[in-house]
Amino acid sequence: MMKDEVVTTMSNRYQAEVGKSRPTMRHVAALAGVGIKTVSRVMNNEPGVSEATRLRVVGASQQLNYQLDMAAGSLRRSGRQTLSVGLLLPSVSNPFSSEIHRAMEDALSVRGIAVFAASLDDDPEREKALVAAFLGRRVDGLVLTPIARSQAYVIPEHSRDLPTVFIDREPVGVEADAVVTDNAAGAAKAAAHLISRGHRKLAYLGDRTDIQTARERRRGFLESLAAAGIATSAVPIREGLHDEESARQATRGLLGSDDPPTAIFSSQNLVTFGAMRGLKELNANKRIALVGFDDFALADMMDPGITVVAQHPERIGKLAAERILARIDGDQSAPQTYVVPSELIVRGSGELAPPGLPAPHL
Amino acid sequence: MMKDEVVTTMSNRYQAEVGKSRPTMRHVAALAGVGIKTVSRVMNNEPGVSEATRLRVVGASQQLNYQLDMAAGSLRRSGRQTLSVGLLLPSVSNPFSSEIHRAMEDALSVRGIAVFAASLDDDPEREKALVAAFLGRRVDGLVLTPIARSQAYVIPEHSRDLPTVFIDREPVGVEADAVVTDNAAGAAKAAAHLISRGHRKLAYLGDRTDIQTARERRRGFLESLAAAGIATSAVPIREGLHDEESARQATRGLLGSDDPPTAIFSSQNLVTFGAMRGLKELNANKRIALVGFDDFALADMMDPGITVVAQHPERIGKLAAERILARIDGDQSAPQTYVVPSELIVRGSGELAPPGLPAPHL
DNA sequence: ATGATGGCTGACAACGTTGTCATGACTACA
DNA sequence: TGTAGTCATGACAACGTTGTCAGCCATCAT
Repeated sequence: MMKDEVVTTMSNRYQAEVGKSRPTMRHVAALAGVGIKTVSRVMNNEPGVSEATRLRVVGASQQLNYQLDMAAGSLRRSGRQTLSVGLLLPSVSNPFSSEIHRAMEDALSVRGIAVFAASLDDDPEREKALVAAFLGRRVDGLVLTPIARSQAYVIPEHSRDLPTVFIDREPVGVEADAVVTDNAAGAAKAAAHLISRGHRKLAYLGDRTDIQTARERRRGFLESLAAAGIATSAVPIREGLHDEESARQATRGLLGSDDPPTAIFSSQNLVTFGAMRGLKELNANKRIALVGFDDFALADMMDPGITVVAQHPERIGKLAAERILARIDGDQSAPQTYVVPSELIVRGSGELAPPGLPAPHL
Repeated sequence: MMKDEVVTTMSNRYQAEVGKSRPTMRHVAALAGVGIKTVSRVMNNEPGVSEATRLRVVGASQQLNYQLDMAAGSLRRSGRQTLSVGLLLPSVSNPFSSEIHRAMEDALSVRGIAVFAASLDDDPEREKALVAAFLGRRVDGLVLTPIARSQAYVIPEHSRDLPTVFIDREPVGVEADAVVTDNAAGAAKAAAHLISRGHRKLAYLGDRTDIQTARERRRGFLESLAAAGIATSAVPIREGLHDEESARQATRGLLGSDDPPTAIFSSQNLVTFGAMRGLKELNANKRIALVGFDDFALADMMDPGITVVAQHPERIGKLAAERILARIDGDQSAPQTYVVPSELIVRGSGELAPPGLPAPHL
């Protein structure tokens, strides 16, 4: 009958190329002796295909190792989804970032959404270029750690209803969801903790001031001192520290000064590492109190253990993923900033007493 | 004149939708008063467009915030590239993996290639599913950390000339490029180092034996002992350790045994952490020598510093990226395995002498 | 027997882009 | 003045898929 004839002819024409170019629905349809639309229905689990036909199509597709082309599909149902989102991080190899990445992946993969991740390296130019690259790939959503002074450049996309969530830092110049740590409150918590242990001479080691979170942490730190009646004008502030080495030197500088602090607050991971090194080199690690912002692996194995204000990257990532999904699903509510509370983790370094005070008992 | 008329008419038809659906080349063409193919030429920097026209098109595209749709483009020039690769890692939040990820991103981004990264969690089912997801997105290449017993399932794709590179572990059942650490040699180096310090009673703490690298490391370790004339049958081997806690307990078990070792080799990051904890709890960290496989942050800040056999994830990532690029560019040479040498980093814990021997001087 | 119903199925257009090719305008040179 | 050559440009088809719609067949109530 007709059908068989078609199958034979077509299979000759198409099947010859097996193993060479990638098979398309046409190949599968030809091999199964059905129309291409029927293949589409089967591949997308649409109803309205008889079981017998379905089996034939499934068999043919397996035989050819056929794989649906998502790009072609999402082109046709235009305006529809590519099941991918773009994720912009300071660096994919930064532990804090990669925890966020992981949490997002977990939340998104259950919906079959893949993640494009890219590293910014604190370069505002890269920020724009990478966003453009994501847009060119027609991602369904954008999750960004902003660096540039303003994120107004995403406005056209955002107003086109491209779901956008900012993480870690709040955006400037756009109205969009954001998921952030309570930076100021966390830093304030650290300061209050040190003050409660009797410290009056605190120092601040901070990151580059063009980073919003760094400014927030400084603000929280200083406000906490002021609230305790400590003159903030005399507090040594060392900023612009962006790596271990500069933080190490700043720490040594602080301790070598006329009126050295008895406690240090370091506002970021690498800065904390540098401070730890500086203190250890001067044999001051068991004498000068230290509280760092950001938790890190093995902090409890240090001597003493390092007291930190921990962020919760996994919660930030999960929340960001939930927001993106909600927006993708059509949530039109007003943009909102979600704050993930930080947490003080006591391990020893932050409980060292200032000289002249008795050792604390926990 | 004619052209102006066209501009006006078309712009009414298309420009009305600005801010709503995404503009296409047709919109830009209409606004610029040119044909759509001319827009294509301008957007792709193809020659053969007069400067005046080019400027008009560029202006129109900026006004509309037009973004080339890569998916549509790569659909048309079928068989051509999507400028994306899939990267399968144990977990994107694992430091070793994320270093690889970062190195690959750096090498690939200069070519405009974006990276889909996904986490396997040691689940062979996920491995297949994620590869399928990448294929559905028509990635130009695949970089995989295999887990499943066999990777034969990628054969159809690989034989279709889809560039594939395996990292960290060599593939089974496929002929493809691989980039790996010299696991056995590295472990042998660690053992030899401990032996050279006078140790004869060594113990091995290893990961799950279904992981190829774990088996390689054990092999290298044991061969090194045998070469030194140490009876390997009596060496305590604790395997199947996949997290800190199990490694900690195994360490405590070893030290509590009748004939405790004087030195420990831990074959992986988390296992090293567990061993460190176990030793510290028993106050043995300055007595029992320890060499770990895999370097980690702050290893030098431990007491004593932790001697490790460091892998070089950045080199692995870079090399893998280079191989993928070469294959994408048409390299048809026979698949090859590239070995990235590991490196012993001496920090103290591996130089602790066994009891009865004088303290070493470095 | 008749018409209506409903289940399967495939032809066709369209998604946004680019390769191919034809066209028309202009230049250069005989 | 004619002819070949160059250059800029756009019409058109096609990439692989899916939404729409129409057609076919069997079933069922009248």
